[in-house]
Amino acid sequence: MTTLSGPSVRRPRATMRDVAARAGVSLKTVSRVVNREPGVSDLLAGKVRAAAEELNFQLNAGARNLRRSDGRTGTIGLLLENVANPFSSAVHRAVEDVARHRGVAVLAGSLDETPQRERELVATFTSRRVDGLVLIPAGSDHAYLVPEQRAGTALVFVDRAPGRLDADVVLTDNREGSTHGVAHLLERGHLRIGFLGDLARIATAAERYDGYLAALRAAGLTVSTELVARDAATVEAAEAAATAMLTLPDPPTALFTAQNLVTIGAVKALRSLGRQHEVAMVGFDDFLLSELLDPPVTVVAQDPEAIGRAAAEQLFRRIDGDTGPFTVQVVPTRLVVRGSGEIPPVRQVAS
Amino acid sequence: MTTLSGPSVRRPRATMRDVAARAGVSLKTVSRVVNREPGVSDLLAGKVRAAAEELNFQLNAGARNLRRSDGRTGTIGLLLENVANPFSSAVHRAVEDVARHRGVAVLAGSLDETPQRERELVATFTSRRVDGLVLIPAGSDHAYLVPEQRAGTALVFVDRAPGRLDADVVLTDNREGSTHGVAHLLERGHLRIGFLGDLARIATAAERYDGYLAALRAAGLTVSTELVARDAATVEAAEAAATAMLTLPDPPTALFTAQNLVTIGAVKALRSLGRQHEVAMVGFDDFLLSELLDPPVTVVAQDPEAIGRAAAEQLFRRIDGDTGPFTVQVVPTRLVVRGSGEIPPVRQVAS
DNA sequence: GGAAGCCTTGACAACGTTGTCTGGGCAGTT
DNA sequence: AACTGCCCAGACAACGTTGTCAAGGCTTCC
Repeated sequence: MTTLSGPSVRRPRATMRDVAARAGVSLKTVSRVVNREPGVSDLLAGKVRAAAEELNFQLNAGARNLRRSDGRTGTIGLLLENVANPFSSAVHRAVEDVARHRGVAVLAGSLDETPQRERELVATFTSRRVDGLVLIPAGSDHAYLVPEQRAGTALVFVDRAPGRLDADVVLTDNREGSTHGVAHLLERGHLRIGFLGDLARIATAAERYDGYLAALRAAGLTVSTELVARDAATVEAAEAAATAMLTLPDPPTALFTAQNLVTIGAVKALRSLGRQHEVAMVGFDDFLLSELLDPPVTVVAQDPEAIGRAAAEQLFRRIDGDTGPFTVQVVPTRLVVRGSGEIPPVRQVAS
Repeated sequence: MTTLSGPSVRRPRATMRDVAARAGVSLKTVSRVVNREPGVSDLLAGKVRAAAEELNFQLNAGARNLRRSDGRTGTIGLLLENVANPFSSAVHRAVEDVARHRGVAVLAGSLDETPQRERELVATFTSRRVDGLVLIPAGSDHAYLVPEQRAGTALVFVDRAPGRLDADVVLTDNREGSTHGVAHLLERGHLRIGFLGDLARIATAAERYDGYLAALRAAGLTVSTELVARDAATVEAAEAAATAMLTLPDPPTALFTAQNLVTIGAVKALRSLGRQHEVAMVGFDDFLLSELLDPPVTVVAQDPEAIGRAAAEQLFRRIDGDTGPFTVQVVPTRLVVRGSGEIPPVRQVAS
């Protein structure tokens, strides 16, 4: 289905020169009015505003930026793991809200855990001279950002620290959060707690695994390698790994799932085995509707809004000229008790 | 926790002039090399590339855009309902993927259903001279975009048609999808089907309600006003409305929930009444984990990826100079049968 | 009444890049 | 040998804006 006509003839945009001509003043006077600089009589300012209105004048931000001494574009770049994933998009929203208050526009992009894409997107954004970048990095070497940083681009890393570069960072306390989640299971008497985690090469995944180890160590337990499955990157992989673990001769009485999709995979595995009410589970990272599942899922929740807000605020502090030492902000996690994590250990009958 | 040093002294960015000086050539030769224009000897091109590398030269996209005749910035704007909601962010991702192939950057922002914010964000983006805008509009009057459109900015509306403006549109078939969902319930013998919907002033919500009416009409049924609750904008409101409806003397045997959050509210209401296995339910719009609920939720699924892709492709067609008639693309919905919609009607015993 | 100062306005250059145009060098043609 | 034409390189202006500076008119104050 189509309508009759398409885009009509172009009418080029009005420039300050056009506004000046129509108002009968000089170009510079228009500039002053547009920028609310003092020292323009009310009479002329009125004429200029009227002319601007009539011509639908809109300042060309690119030209302004080119000439301006402060060199600020009023635009920042945001590099996420994937704009469509819940954690990333919650961070995005929080950053946007801070930016909005300053009239700053946000360029966003997805990295999909590929370092190559990180560099491409950074280049795409910096060639547009963003004032700063907030990034959940995919790569581990950020030396390539040194010239950018020296040129005055503010950098804030989120969720993962930069490699070979000093910059501000906002992190979730992954290790502590995991320890807390596992300890919650230990306190309920679980002695065989399985670990299911995301790709071991991802820094946060490694930290969460460390937290698991720390909790076991603190309880005087040793780690059974048969109860550890790292590198479960998808729901399907996690489901398979969980199924394998749960059908061991001496299966775990509880699971600690160290990432969102992994948690969901484990839920599915427990379901198909019909053991969702016998095996306890605590997941890292909250997810939509976790409270509507049966049993509702106990999780170690991150606070993506707080993370995004902290990152954006730090970014703007730098953009505003703060040259203090780089900071590391750690945002705490919160254990949300819902049911799955409070299932008591069930002694397994040997088959 | 802090590290010792902060951002160090600034070293200004290299310009083409700097590269030219270091390579011992003219500015224009650098421009030619950077733009891969023919007619530069290999010798000089090599020197230029080496100098550019050494100085970390990066083209200033703003300056280029200012001078270039085609006036393209290689940036588009995307106005969503909320970057963090699943529908919006899926559209976002699809648009990004199309844009990425062309090296185009994406500015994104949230409108939160506020027309005022729509105009502000449009201004923020157009002052940066985006080549085009993809928008899920919040307002209903888009006459203010006429000058923008005439100035050559491509416009594609998503999910809702523009008001007082002609432009390309990509829509979900809301009416047809709803009719289909309700018909699914009717086919299973349900005669009292409740409707729960989002704010009636939202165009898509109105269309979905129309679809509900059409299905009932086609089945020769009349509408009971006690079985219609529009304007349930939040999970809580939907839960309350569903509870009220389900505790009527003559309650519905099935529910059609016309939006995501409304569906979730209804699920909660059915749960607390313990009637989730007696009352059938079909929801409009799929959601994460809908298949893991008990019973799994049957939905009329939209295809946000297809919508986003279609919108982005249409946008780039316009940016590439297509001046054909404006188009309306309708993306079909798909009924996903999971269980909740297949519960047979249960005769209610009068109390 | 004249100097000093302020207020308002505009002319001009510059930001970093690309489009146009000109010129020098060289090969090929007559 | 002179002319034509091509290839390569650079000079210059321009894009739309803002920073600097100078000029004109007016007020204020001695």
